[in-house]
Amino acid sequence: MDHNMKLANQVCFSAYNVSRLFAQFYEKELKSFGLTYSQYLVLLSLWEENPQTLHSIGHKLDLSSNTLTPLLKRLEQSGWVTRQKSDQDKRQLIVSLTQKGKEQKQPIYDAISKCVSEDMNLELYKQTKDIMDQLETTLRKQLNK
Amino acid sequence: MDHNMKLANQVCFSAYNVSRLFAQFYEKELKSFGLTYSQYLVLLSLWEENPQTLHSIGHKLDLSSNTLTPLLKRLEQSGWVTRQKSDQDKRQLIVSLTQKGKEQKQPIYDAISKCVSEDMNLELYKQTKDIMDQLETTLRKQLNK
DNA sequence: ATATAATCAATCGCACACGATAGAAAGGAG
DNA sequence: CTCCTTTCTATCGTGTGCGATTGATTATAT
Repeated sequence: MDHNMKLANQVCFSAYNVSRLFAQFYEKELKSFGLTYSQYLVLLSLWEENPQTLHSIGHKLDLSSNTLTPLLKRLEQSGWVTRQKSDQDKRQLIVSLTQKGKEQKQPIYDAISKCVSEDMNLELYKQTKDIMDQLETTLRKQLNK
Repeated sequence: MDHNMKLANQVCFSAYNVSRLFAQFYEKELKSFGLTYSQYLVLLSLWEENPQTLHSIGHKLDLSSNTLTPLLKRLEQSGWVTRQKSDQDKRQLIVSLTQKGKEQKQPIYDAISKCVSEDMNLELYKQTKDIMDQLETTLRKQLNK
């Protein structure tokens, strides 16, 4: 096998594994709040800016309505957000945090923070973030060709 | 927000993005063979060792029968592998490459290799692999506590 | 003003992931 | 031999991801 391809396969497989492991790690803590990792990502985004349109959230998370619509409906169903069409532009969906969505921010932060900081290798994480951001940029360029 | 937690969130999100981008990148090439990225992983494993039990494949890819059983059935349906119960141990499922599964190895390698090597940053990939392997080890330790 | 294009969310179909459970088969203890 | 445990695959239910399409709404060009 071509040497470069072998390396690419390995890196891709590593990313696949790390991503799944992270999700499992987070969901372990999120379970008690009845949240999945993806739902947590949406809340993270809303805790920074509330309200937001589906489009805006999707832009930040690189997800489209085919994924977000059912996800947001579940978040609405379980009382974290409300969904309503915009008056200015009836195409857009406005997603807002409910009282519960706002109140639970700190408890969730505490829960995640506790288990994350426990034995996190700070230097490793910093390096990982730098390198993965580079890789992400590279991949996006290649996909848009 | 706790500084460590913010970093952990970012790294986790990066991993999530890189993993999805890689899968999209690969599936772009695999589409013409009618394969998904996960199915390609199974074939990669079988091209190194054929035949294998479901258990063995699952051990290497960190997947269980809940994911692999339907996936392997699809691979069987599309003529890549055969599935048969072992005679020695009727609990085990033996997965073997078909003629097609063996023959298509090189064409698939060529297709992937071509698009991977095109503008791959070798040094970046090496660094990424090293750092992600470390992270994978760390995460597995934490999950098994 | 109207036809056309662009922009949204929603829907559909398919294929994972994965926690949980079920059920068959093999191994082991007494 | 017989119970009990372990080891397998299969199944079920839920929740993503994502390519593709639909339909409503808005913007644009003429």
